[in-house]
Amino acid sequence: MSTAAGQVSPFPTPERRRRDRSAKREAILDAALELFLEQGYHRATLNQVAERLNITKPALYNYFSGKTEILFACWMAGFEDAAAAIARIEAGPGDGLARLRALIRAYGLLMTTPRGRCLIRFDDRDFTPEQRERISACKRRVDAAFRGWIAAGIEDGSVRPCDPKMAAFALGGALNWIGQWHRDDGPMSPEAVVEDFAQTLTRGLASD
Amino acid sequence: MSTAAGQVSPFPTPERRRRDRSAKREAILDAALELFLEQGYHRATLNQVAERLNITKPALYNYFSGKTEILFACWMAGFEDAAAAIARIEAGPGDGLARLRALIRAYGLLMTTPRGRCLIRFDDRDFTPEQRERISACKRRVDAAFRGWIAAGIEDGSVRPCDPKMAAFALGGALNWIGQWHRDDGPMSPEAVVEDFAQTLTRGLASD
DNA sequence: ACATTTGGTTACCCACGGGTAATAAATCCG
DNA sequence: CGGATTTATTACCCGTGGGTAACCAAATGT
Repeated sequence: MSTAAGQVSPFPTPERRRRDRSAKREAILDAALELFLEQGYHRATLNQVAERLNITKPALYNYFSGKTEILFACWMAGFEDAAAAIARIEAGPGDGLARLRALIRAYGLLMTTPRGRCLIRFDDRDFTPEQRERISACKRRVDAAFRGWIAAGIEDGSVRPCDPKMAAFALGGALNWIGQWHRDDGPMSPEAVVEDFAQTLTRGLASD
Repeated sequence: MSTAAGQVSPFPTPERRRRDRSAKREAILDAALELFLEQGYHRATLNQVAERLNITKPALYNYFSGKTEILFACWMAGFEDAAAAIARIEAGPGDGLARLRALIRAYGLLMTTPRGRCLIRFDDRDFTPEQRERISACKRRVDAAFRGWIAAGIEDGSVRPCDPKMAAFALGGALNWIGQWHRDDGPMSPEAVVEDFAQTLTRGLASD
């Protein structure tokens, strides 16, 4: 409601112009993200991205410098979600194991979303060296969360003593893999999957 | 030693001719496999493959009908190793859990080898529909081994009751992921990795 | 009113790489 | 020896797709 009678003025304020532009950037990102996941980065073309938005390829270059920058922005969108989840758990209550389970649930859920899938379905070698460096740093932060809460759990007695590094690899692998096999139209709801995983991965398979 | 004095005759028998040809096919496969893993299928070119063998691109077409057929042969090479490991465990002794642990070790080790990595580093969408169909069948066989021994373990009491399908996903994910992060020149020997995984995945992380 | 900026279009360039003749050399076989 | 087959080479074709140049219309702002 920027004017009387609830009508939006056809003369946008500079503020709204900026928001329009950033909304368009987001739209490009969303379209590219879906396409990259559906077809794979190399098979997906910028023409296809543009087509989905009813524009033409060169128009994309008003918002991004090239294909790899779009790819990078997609990856970063996924990382933002991951970082937010980690921060939320960090701020919340619970011992090491409780936080670890929360992370399993949150990260597992993320892997059933398009943005989350970007984190693992893209090939590192498609990024520029600079982008790869930034991505590595982000991955280290996620890995540090896993290892940190495993170590904290060992410390406070809620987690069985083990090598946090290896345990994080096992955990991360199982969770990342969700992004490879889970289909939204499949029989398992994301919630059911992560609930099962949180149990299986922390309780183990042996009956003891 | 095909002739006297341990010398190999420069006039190969028809038998040896066949073996020579198949050895060349193998050599192409090995070179392609390494390259596809190093650079990724799309970045790797047939010229590069040929270059590594000191031949030229068209020579490859004497042994393969095209790039995707080479890719498919690489994948199948990896599957043969997996199938052999499964058959070995199947024929051996042990209850459900013991066999499951053996499979974890064998499949985990496979993921540290080039041939094994082919199973998970290649993108399904790079294959033809016919190839995809055959690959799906092979994947189902591997999956059936995981699920089958988990179910057998539940049956005989060695494995905690759970959904075998989900447990196999978790297990498979953790193991497949090894192929993404393990480096031969890294600090962890393949044996140490799989030993740790066999423990962590069956005992779980919680201290109980 | 008028120069400028913004955001879009059409038309084009060109490097790349899979795949294909046409051909030459070596080998097999009768 | 001499024709057929195998295996490799050089030279080429051509579809594809990222990226760019030139241009145009509308909104901006002084």
